[in-house]
Amino acid sequence: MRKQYKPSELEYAILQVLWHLGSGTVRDVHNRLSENREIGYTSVLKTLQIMTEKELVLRDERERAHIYTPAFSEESAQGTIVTDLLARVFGGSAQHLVLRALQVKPATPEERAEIRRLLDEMEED
Amino acid sequence: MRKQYKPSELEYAILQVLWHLGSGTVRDVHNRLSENREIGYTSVLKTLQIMTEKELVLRDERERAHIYTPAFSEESAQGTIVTDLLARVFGGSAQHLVLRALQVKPATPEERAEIRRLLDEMEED
DNA sequence: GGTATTATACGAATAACTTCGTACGAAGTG
DNA sequence: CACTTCGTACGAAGTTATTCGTATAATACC
Repeated sequence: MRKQYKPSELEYAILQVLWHLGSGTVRDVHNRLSENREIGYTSVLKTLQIMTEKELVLRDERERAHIYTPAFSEESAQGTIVTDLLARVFGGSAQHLVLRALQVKPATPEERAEIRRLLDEMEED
Repeated sequence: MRKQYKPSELEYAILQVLWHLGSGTVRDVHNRLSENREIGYTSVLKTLQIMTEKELVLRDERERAHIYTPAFSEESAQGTIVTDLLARVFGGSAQHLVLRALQVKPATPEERAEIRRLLDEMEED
């Protein structure tokens, strides 16, 4: 994640659409967001303009309808968020976060197996 | 966590102090917060007043220095935050959150063993 | 008792986020 | 070509979070 900017909720929702699409226009993003919530076209436009200033997204202005692309990957954004959460809420302990996560949303047997596999990999290092 | 209120960052930091102390006055909280950051006494006071309105804390006014107590446990607050994070950022998948957490902050061997124990318990149900 | 200290209350300033109306130009369509 | 549609730009308003100054009352102390 570039810079120290932390996306707001709306900004993150917009980024999620762009990560899903790869890139897209204001209309693309607005169509997607409108499925789940009430939001005006110009609200999305304005927010994407601000996100461009903040360099959360890159803007290709060659066509009339500008094309927006995320400036970083979803993985890195998740990493930043989790890092912040660990520090602010869980005293830096990944274990506590993991415990809480599995508590509020129990993983399926398959997911548990996958987590075990991940732990096994970590043992090797 | 009562109501739908989501504590802001400062509110959460204040709650953490109160969870640690059990309960405390504005001065107690301010002393604690001042160790780590620059913040005025009346800023803490004002925020605690607002938190009282939101019912994030309870206020005992019997003494001149009011005594504030968290309205809910740290565990439930963590649960709320993680639930929100799962929905907003990880598509509801605890596995993905766990994976990301262990990625940004690798657990120690002891912590990994603890996580395995937790997974084992879940297998039994 | 008079002064210094310690409280709360409250208003106001600032900043970030979100929202949308309006203006206005470009492109498509009959 | 006139008209509708679609695009960006931008200003402004409403909300929330954060900050702190000032007023004022209670308490402590010399």
